[in-house]
Amino acid sequence: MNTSPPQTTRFQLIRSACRLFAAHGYAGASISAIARELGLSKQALLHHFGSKDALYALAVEQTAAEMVQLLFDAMQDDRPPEDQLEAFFAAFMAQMQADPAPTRLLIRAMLDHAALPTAKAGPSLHTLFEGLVATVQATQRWQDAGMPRALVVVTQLLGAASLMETTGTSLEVMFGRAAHDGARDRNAVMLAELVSGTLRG
Amino acid sequence: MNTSPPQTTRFQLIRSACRLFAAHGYAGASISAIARELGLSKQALLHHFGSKDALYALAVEQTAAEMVQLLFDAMQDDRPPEDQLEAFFAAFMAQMQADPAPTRLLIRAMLDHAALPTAKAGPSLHTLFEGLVATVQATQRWQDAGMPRALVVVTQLLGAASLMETTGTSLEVMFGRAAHDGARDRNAVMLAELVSGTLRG
DNA sequence: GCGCGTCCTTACCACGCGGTAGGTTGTGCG
DNA sequence: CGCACAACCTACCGCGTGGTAAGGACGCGC
Repeated sequence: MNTSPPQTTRFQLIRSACRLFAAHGYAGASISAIARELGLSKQALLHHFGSKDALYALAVEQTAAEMVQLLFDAMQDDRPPEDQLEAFFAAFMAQMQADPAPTRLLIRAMLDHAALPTAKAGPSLHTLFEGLVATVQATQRWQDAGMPRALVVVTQLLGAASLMETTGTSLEVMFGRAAHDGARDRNAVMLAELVSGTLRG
Repeated sequence: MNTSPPQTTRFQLIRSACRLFAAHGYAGASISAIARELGLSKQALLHHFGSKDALYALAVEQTAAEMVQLLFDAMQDDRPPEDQLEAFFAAFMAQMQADPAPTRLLIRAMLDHAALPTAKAGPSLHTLFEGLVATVQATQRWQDAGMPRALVVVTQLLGAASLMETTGTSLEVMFGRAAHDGARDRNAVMLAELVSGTLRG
């Protein structure tokens, strides 16, 4: 695996696709707009990826894979699962505050997935949820709770972590920039308390 | 206010618009598809609402107003604010499990709002957040916490409540129908515990 | 030099989009 | 009756979409 990201055109196109799909959704982002961000024509994009759907699937899958990497980084030591989950959510919050686009893209992908009869979920998203649920089930408090309850814990914590960043500027418009920035600052530490509280009782 | 919903064409069009905008997003739902659901032509829809944007704004605003109604119903008695918030979140969960479309529409609206420079947030959404934040600030535990912290509490609780229903069938595909249904069943009671825990300490 | 594949271009196509114009019902009302 | 108006229709327009076809510039191995 190359640690330094390659600055190839293909790589940059995927990055632009992630940004625009996250901002406007699948239907709202056109491939010509994505290519135009790099000064290319849409046919250059089609040359690399073949179709819009293929590019979208690649963007979502790669974004989900980055999240999985966050989880694996947090799990690599032999600390107790509570600590691992706290580390993951801390990293998740930090990455989301630095760039909310990946989270927004995944939320949008799951929203769109609700309407599509053709169910083709990305494997990395599956890995992410599987890993989180398994780690929650390794916790002292939730080890006897069963898989559905662990899944609820995962979705509630992820939802609590992500909503403020997914809502974007809406809250800023409602409450003003000062209050919004203050809330964003406190979001991480308050979520850490919430994670600790639900995992350790 | 008419308690029995009028079955006028205009009313049914807004209902279809809410469903399709929630399922496919603003860009992904066409006005012809919305009108086709009732066997009408898109020009009939344009006759009623003038433009796609106007219909969308109406759909979002009406959906947000329904959420505000849920909040007001929960606040009408003179119970302590903790009980009012617990009642609201219980009603919110029940309404979301009965029909996840309204929540998905509002999440999508806020997501799209993040990309639009033209900031035109619906007044009802503003009322909803304002009311929730004020009620949280009326709580014993959070009355001295300041507005940003109360806003964090509101967004975290809303996010925890909504993610499982916004993700839709994605989780069902990953974990199977049985586990997903089990998780949905336990979602409400576990969220009630989470709400109580964060409000009362 | 030369073939060959990669990358990217311009030109084009069919289609669906949001929106406009004008016409046709039907219904209520003075 | 005759008028007005709401509701809905067909026909059309300009535009942007995703996708195809063909060709040009570049580099690289033989």
